[in-house]
Amino acid sequence: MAVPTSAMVQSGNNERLLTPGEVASLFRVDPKTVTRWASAGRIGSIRTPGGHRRFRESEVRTMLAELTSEATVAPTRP
Amino acid sequence: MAVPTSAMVQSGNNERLLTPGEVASLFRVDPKTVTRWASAGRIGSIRTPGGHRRFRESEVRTMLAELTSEATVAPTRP
DNA sequence: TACAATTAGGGTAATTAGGGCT
DNA sequence: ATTGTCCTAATTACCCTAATTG
Repeated sequence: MAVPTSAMVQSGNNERLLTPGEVASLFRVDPKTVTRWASAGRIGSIRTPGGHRRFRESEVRTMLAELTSEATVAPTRP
Repeated sequence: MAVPTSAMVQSGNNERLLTPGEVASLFRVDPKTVTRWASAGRIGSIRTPGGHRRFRESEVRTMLAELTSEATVAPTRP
């Protein structure tokens, strides 16, 4: 492999990124809530040169998986 | 070393160039947005004789790294 | 030369950021 | 305390045609 192909650009170091709206849809919350999570450091974010946020899909998926495992147990209500 | 290989051509000035579409997929934006960044001087660009833009991969990756992880580690809550 | 895919332009919608407020 | 909504300004996305690329 002498010269890297353009397809390798994708696999270089980056993962798939999600927009605030996409993350919001996955969590069923308002996009602004996702913004607050990012500001609070609850979720990692990448900023475009224009200041818009992008989120790592792998991290989002992990958080979603953890959510389901936590919310499965309904608290007993006296 | 008589004849330069293709790989050496790449490392001659050693800058791999990316197309607008490749940069766009790295940032998860529209290719036209990358064009606007170039027009605004937010990202360096080179022009082909035909007027198409090319971007330095090292610069793009640096931008991605710097704009990454604006979030510090989530504070441990007691 | 011809071809499919991408890009450069310009214009017009749709998201997003940020603050404040309920 | 967290989330949702209203507002404005800025950024980004999608529409088109013509030109460049490989």
